[in-house]
Amino acid sequence: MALRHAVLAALLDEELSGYQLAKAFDMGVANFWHALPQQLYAELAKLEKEGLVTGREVVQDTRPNKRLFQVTEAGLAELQRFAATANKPSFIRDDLLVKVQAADHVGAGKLIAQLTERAAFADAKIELFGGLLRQMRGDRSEEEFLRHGERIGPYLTCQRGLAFEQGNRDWCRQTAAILRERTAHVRR
Amino acid sequence: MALRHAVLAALLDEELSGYQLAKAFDMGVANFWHALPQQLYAELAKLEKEGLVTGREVVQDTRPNKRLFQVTEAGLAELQRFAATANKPSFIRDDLLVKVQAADHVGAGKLIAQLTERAAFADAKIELFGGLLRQMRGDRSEEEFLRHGERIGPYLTCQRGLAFEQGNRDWCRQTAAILRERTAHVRR
DNA sequence: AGTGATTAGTCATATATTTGAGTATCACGG
DNA sequence: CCGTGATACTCAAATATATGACTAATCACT
Repeated sequence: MALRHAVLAALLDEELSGYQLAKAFDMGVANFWHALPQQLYAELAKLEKEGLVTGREVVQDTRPNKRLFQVTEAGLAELQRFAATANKPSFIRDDLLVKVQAADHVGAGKLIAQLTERAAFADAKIELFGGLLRQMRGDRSEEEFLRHGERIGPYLTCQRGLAFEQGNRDWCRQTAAILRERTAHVRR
Repeated sequence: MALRHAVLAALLDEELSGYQLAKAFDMGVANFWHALPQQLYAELAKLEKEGLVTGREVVQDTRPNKRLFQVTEAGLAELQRFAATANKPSFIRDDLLVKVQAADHVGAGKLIAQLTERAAFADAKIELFGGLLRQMRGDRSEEEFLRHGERIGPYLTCQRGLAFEQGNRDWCRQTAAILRERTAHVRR
């Protein structure tokens, strides 16, 4: 039940609408938490009812109006309380890994294609995250920024996301290569 | 809805009881899928009803009796069908990353402690996975094994688990170090 | 002789998440 | 001037996952 805390954490640095939040959860924030738009709207409504965030209507001429949310003091307090609680072990859920677990029984062709596709996807994320990191640290070096920057939280989690995707890409490529080699060998 | 497929994949190489499966999901298999015992028992019951696995009672003198499950041909077919479907992007859910995202607002002490704890946990998993990999490849070299071994699926996913935990450990250590340095600096 | 851990599960309930279908406005390309 | 896609949401229902409480035997110890 940490979706609420993920939302609070995402709203710490900027005021966002549900829609923007959904976009963020589909990119950067999704590094560490995954959720669909519907969930986010529902969670924001609950958080507002509980006074952990406040929304304000922003009237737009050219676009539908939106509601921007920001974390209240109570919200920050809740996040601080959460930060002090024991954490559950992180977990991954990945279709592709399930398939590779069954690799010896399921035909390598489709698997190789999926591994290749995933590697390409990981590459795209690596570039995206690289860009985000550069943007966050500006003209400072990484070390400089991490030592003296004001908001390093998002930077640190983005670093983890980057490393994760690099690991993903490397493993996908290597695994695909191994499967290719084996099928080539078997065919003869 | 890939829990069923994770269960099938886990049962491919050995006949297991629900209890053993739960253990496996708490260790190796949990690399790529996470589930509680209750879920596994429920899923096994459903899979049996649908004819994707068959269970057989094993009477034990010294322990309570158990039911061992194995994948049927229909189960294997279902897994093969699944292996050919598009995969959803993998996702992580991690309390600790949420907390680090909020690092600039929540007090570093607790965070550093949790990062250190997580790094130690990752270390334990690294050792465990290293041992599992050695066991699986026996006296063969890794390259030899991956080229000519019979069942490499579990080996490949375990490799991914190992790399993930190494990344986890490194990031936790580095992040903890950065937070420590910053608090030391601020205190002055 | 009693306590706690391990094996081997079951049941009920609550919460979280996903699936699917809608609503409405505006911008842009052809 | 029509379709496509983006912005900005909402609602209902189905499914998956998590929480908590149980049973019951055996082992390893103190």
